[in-house]
Amino acid sequence: MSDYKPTDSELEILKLLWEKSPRTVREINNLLNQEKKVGYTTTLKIMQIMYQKGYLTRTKQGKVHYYTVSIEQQKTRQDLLDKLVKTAFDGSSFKLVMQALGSGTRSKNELDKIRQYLDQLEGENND
Amino acid sequence: MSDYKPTDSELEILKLLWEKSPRTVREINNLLNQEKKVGYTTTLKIMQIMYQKGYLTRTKQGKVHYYTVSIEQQKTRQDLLDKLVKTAFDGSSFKLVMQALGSGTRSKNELDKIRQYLDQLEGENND
DNA sequence: TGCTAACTACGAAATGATTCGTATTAAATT
DNA sequence: AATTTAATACGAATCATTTCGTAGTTAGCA
Repeated sequence: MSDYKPTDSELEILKLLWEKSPRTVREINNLLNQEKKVGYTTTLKIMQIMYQKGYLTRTKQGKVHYYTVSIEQQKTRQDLLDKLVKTAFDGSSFKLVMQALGSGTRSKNELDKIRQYLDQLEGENND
Repeated sequence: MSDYKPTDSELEILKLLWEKSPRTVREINNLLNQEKKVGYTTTLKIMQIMYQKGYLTRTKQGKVHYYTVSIEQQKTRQDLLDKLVKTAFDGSSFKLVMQALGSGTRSKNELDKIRQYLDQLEGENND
């Protein structure tokens, strides 16, 4: 299975399509423009490239293309994480987790959920 | 304080300089070549750019430049993490932590260290 | 002193991402 | 049916990164 390394622009679009697919270029472009000014043909071009890369599928209805995201969010996130671990954390996802935990305030609720998850993991593996 | 977003090539060099500074271009290039073939002037150019960006400082001794890393590993890692959280994890570092925990096997030792850290964090904040 | 080896500086080519203008095509309206 | 509207396709400009060749400079040695 290949590794997905979408660019920042692509990630913005993926995010919207993971929320809801399919969508047209027009819809995506309108949503993007709530954040910042982006030309329609810019969005079109990027989505065409994403289609070429296999990140999106599309179906034609009338003259409009409806785009659907075809890569999983989970897998994409994992690929991006793996890359960061490899390039910036000496290949140690433990180091990454510790650093991520250290930044910002975290609610008791979140901390508890992490603890629960750790317990669950401990049940599964054994080193 | 500005955000550091070193490229992949820059990160490879930073990694070596965080291990030990200062070093010469020649030294870095030799180390890089243990992994893959890289031309000397390629390494030189990248280190010159990193110098321009303020990632490195240098002092001249004879005709040789000795380069020292001038950005903190901790801060750089945090910037890269923050960017990933923002672009791919809906701005939630909690989501990132959970995903990172889920991948790969983790030793009991690591899990315990994470638990300890969580306890420590809980002592500090209160939501 | 003059030659050689090694280093730096600089420019330019190649690649990928981003942006957008223009041409074309298809649907909808008059 | 002709015109207008809105979509797609395509090519080109710009920008950053990566790569490397070449020219120039400096230090050390014969």
